[in-house]
Amino acid sequence: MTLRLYDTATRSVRDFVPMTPGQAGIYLCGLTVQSSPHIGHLRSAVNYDVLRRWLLHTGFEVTFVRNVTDVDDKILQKSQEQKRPFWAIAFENRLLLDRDYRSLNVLPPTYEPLATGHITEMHALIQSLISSGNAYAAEGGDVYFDVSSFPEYGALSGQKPSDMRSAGDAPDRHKKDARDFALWKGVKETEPDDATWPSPWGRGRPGWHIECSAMARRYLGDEFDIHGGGLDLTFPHHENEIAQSKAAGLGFARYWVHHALLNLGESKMSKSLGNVIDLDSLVESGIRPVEVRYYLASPHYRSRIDYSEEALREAAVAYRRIEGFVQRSVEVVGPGRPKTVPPAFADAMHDDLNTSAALAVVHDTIREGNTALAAGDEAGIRGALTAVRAMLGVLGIDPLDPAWDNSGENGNDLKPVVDGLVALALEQRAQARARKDWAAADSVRDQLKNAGIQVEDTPTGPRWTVGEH
RNA sequence: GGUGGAGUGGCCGAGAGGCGAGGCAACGGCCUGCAAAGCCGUGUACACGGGUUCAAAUCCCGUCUCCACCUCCA
Repeated sequence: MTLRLYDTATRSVRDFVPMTPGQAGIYLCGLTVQSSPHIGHLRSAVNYDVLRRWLLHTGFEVTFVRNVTDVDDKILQKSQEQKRPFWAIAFENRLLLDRDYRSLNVLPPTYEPLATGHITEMHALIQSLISSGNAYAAEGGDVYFDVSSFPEYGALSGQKPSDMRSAGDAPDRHKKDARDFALWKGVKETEPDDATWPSPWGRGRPGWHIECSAMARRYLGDEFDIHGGGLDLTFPHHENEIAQSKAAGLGFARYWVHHALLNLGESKMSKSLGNVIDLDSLVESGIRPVEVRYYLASPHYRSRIDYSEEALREAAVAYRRIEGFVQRSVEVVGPGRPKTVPPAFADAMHDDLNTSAALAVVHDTIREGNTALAAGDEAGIRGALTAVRAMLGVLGIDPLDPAWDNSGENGNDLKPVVDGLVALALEQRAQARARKDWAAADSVRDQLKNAGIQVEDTPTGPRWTVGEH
């Protein structure tokens, strides 16, 4: 069985057949770093990270390119408001984005190209589009793509140019047609000079769409396997990318993967609407990043998530069940070496990355593992544990992954101290229990609980954990 | 107006013609000094109205509600 992916361009689930066997090239539209990321953006990262990990797990070599748009209208606007260079704002937000990616155990991309670093490549592409008659330089230093020159325009999104609403805000431009889009934007008097680059058409800066065509080509070649991005980018961004690249004679993307958005309240989480929740605020409310990742990865990537705190808390509880099994098993048989994933899990993942069904397999396996645990069946425990860890690894939520290890964050590691203190308390409780002084025993347990330590009795003696409840 | 998509039990969330995914919550049981954790059991859910079929949450027709895109947006 092979991976099947829903391809927006054909509106169907298709077998994933890579251009080169065993290799996959993926281009993902990353962020415009105009402000810090919210969990909707992070969902995107997590979804494609799961795709990537699944490809890796099934033996692919993956080249994963995720761009950063580091110059655009909004960044320039902030630059003026804050009286700081645009790149200061872009870089600051890139660092925040990077930190959140790391917190959520999103693998770093193979390459992370910046728009401002690829002006030359964009110029080459624009030049060739002008030569082929698909683009034209207009008054004011702008260069536009001539939509009428590309008959397939609208194919990806199912739009007909004739049925589209006319673009509202472009009377100031010198386009031939309202649907034409900018490849290059000539500098305006109101814009800072340090956000412009020289070009054959005068100083200016790139239009939004051209960067992705230029950078995908640079790092993945004229044709590549998968292009991903949010549903909201289908039109016009991806449509325009296709027009530019194909008109220039490039094969471009063979599969178009779009993930659904995360809504808060009645509409999608969005910087412009201001209905935004970020990772920091969730962590402050007591949800760990790994639990956020579980929450973001459990629904299918093409299903909308209606954010709710209740659902998030539920996800956290569900994850703790998983984590509890892993911890208890490791205490008995050690961490093991995760290798293969159960067939049912593979089937689910191959079926357009059905993470929900895949997670059902995780939970089923955990139930078997817990039964083995209760029976002291070490072979059974080991089998379940390695299978569970292999599956969690694909989803990027293995509790034993060092990525989740944040013990070093607070400087001193107090673990040995806590170990000693808890051992002392548990010894007192054990003595109380031995003389059947249940009140005293329970008092010790209650006090530990108030201090954030949960005590559980097991056939092999008490075990304790910190911080969970 | 155009284009795509969604409405599933108390909640989250898969599935897409026929054996009730999975999780959370609830209830009962086992285990436990009591808990916790775990295990076993308990649910007759698929927006509404028609239709097709031996059989429909799943197909068809109609209706309602919601979301996204057509403007910067993951």
